[in-house]
Amino acid sequence: MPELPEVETVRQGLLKLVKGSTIIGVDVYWDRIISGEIHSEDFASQLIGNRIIDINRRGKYLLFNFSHWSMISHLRMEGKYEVSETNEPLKKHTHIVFHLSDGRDLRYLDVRKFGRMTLVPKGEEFTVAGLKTIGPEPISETFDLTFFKKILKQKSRAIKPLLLEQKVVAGLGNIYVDEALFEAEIHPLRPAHSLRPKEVEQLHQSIIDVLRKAVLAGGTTIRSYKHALGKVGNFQVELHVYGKTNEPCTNCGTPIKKIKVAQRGTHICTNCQKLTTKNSLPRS
DNA sequence: GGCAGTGTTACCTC
DNA sequence: AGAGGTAACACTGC
Repeated sequence: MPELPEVETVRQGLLKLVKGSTIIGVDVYWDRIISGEIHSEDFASQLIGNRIIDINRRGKYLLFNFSHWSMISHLRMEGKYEVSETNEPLKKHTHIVFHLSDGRDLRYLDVRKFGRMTLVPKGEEFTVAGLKTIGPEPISETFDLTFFKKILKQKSRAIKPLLLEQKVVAGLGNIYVDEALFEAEIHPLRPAHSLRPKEVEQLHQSIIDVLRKAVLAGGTTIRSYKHALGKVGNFQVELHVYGKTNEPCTNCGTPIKKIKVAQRGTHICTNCQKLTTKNSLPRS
């Protein structure tokens, strides 16, 4: 569930449900979800008595602002939160349960157990690996075009894996990077420094547009899960290439092709997104 | 049975 | 040191 728009949708949903609630107990069923220095028993005992003051987001990371601690939470591939009455039986794949003082639970579920939570003292959020080197927020004015141009100019790496690194810009994953590259008509294997200034500008704008629209739509629902928080997105109806293998390109009608780029399934229109054209050869 | 999958990072090698 | 590629994490669904 987890690129920027989905995480933002979860954040907004969670905030409505649990802002101001106090944690009275924590059950950890799969300890490896908890990373960092503060672990299982400490993780639970330190959180008891903490109020959920606010929930923020940076890229694909959720930042829980508790009374005395911050918790960094990354959903990775399939992490989900849900809020249930404490007496409701636990669903399969429930790994962490935060008991709230009002008789409800905040529960974390994760089929693949890839997600991670890290408890850090307030103010130390950005010492967590992943947040230390994270790039600018694409849907705010911190995503500066001049900076974007400068970084791309000095990277020979293919543009898609570069954008997936989270360092040039935060929040893009496999779905939205394919969509943004399609919208900008750029082949995912183009070396970053081979992009013309016009193309970089277009890509910058496409990243912003795609993510903003997806946030407004509440994210993308790929596989239908029983309603866990945030799984109500509708952006899938606006996708152009992701998951559209063999369907006609909405721009030119050419069937969308699926290729492999940096081990990730990658969807392109071979007509609209050329790898080598006269316009895209590296400058001499 | 086999493989792909909304993500990150540890562990190589150059 | 920095860059880039690959495997690993763990499980489900097609």
